[in-house]
Amino acid sequence: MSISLRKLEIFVEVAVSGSVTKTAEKLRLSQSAISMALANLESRYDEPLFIRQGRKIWLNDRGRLLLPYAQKIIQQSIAIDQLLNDSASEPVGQIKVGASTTIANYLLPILMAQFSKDYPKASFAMQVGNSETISTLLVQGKLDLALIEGPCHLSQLEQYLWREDQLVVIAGQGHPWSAAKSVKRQDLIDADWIVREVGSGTREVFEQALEIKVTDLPSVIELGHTEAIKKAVEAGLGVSCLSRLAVQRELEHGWLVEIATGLSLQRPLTLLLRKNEHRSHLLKACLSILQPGIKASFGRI
Amino acid sequence: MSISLRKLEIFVEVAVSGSVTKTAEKLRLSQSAISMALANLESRYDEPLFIRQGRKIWLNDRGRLLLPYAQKIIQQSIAIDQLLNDSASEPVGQIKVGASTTIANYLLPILMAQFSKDYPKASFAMQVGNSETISTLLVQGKLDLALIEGPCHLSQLEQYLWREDQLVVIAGQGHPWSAAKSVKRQDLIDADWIVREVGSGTREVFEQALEIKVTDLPSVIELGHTEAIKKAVEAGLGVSCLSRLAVQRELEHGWLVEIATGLSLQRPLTLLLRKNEHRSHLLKACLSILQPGIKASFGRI
DNA sequence: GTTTTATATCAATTTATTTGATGGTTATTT
DNA sequence: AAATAACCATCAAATAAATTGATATAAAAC
Repeated sequence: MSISLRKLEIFVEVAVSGSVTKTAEKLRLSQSAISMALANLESRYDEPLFIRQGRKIWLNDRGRLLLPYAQKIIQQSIAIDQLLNDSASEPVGQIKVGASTTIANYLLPILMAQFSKDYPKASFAMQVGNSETISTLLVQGKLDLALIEGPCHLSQLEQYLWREDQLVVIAGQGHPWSAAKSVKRQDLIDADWIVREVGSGTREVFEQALEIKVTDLPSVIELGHTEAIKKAVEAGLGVSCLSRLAVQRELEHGWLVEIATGLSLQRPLTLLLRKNEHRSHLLKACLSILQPGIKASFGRI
Repeated sequence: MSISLRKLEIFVEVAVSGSVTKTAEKLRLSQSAISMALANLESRYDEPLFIRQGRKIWLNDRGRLLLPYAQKIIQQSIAIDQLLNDSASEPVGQIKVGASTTIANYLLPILMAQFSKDYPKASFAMQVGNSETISTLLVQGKLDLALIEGPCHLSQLEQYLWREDQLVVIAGQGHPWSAAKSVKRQDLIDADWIVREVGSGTREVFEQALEIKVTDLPSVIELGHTEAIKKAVEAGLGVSCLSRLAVQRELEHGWLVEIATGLSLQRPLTLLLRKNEHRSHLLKACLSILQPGIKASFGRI
């Protein structure tokens, strides 16, 4: 048997009060329980911690040495107790959220701010990656929650339609299309395209809608970052197809122009959770912040 | 029942290893003991700390929150364990020594230095006061050890003859007595005396030897501090009677002169301990440093 | 000298911890 | 696809620890 918090608590109380009987009353134990706890503590470490003179009791040098350490550890155990109690009924701690790039860049910042504001003891830890990486991490338990572009069909995960994302074809201010009412499919195919690299969710939706592989387009520049693509399109190097979320500001300011195409460029943003798992208060709080957009199309939250 | 170190230890080990079985092996417990300890911890605080997916187990957000606190408290409990073990077999900590002025000023500094050197984890806390104050504090348990000038007869204390102190009559370099071979009693009585205040041990011995009350001497100046008396005697303001310990250096340098009187100016320096009390390693170490001077005249150490 | 107050100790009891056996679930192998 | 192995949860039983109530003992107060 090792040292226990209970016995340290008893030790501290006797040391401070200088009385076995008072300690018994305070800790709601019998006097003999206190006496035996001290005897046990002392016998375990070979030598006494107290000096007993008749009906008085006080610390000896070893007891004096121990007291501050014992007090500290008791305080910390109280803190732990409180922490566990609090976190069972209040969102405390850090939630690990995985998100794909567009969501992480254009949707989560404002939600994270809201979360921190509503729950000051809570925070997000965001991990960015593509849909597959993120959903795998969620399955492995390295994330608590994931938000990805497009659907996911891992059997271990529950998926919910979080929001609808719309892709838009964009051109620079001076581009010929910027005045056009609508652009035909062949014109789209013949255009100078600036696109994201293979594996990007955005690229896949674009290929589906246009019913053509990007590799089959006559004129293509590939860029790894959305912001770089926007700058390139603004500079008149070509046209592109990006999430509306990514180009909202540029469209509002007129730096980029939305091109009507008649194509169906919708995709779901999916919220993922592990199946059959208990939801902590922290997770529930996080979901409540995301809530406005969550629809039960794929499942119930 | 409250949280226990054992269960926190189990929690930490499972959290770190990610395995109930491995924890059971490491802590030499059965697998079910671990499983039940976790279940107990979780049920006490209403909500889980772990996520269980089939045969895997890992922390949820609450568990992640708890882990660092639990680790810290476990570390500290190990430190306490070590402290208690160490202090049972090795001098660790602070010993409270009470001493009267002369001893505190002229004998203890060098012994304290020796003590700190021999036992790096140990130290003295010195409290200075007159013999009565010091012996009372020792009885009350506010000191571990006392060194006083003269004997003590409190029944609760054991006393040992620590050293012999000799008082010497001193005069300044130019004083008429400084050349004399010996001074007679009447000359002593008629001299200009500089003495310590009432209650000083030094003064009492002086009165006994001379068989006269200081108040009956014709010319007396009272000074509260030994060092002040030495300066006054050096300056030729009168003669005094002080512990040889206090004037050793001045006599060696010839700044003060020892006057032969034929009086018996001896007194014991007494070491006091509480009776029938367990002696810790620290106290024994302290006694061993003081040892060279301790004689068993009054009792055995 | 008697009473009161306080601590230690003992055996008995209550409460916690631990085990061994068992069953269920998931991953791996055949 | 079935068999096997690895892992965790749960139950009842056993062990170990904490706690009590009674009693002894000693010092302080009266």
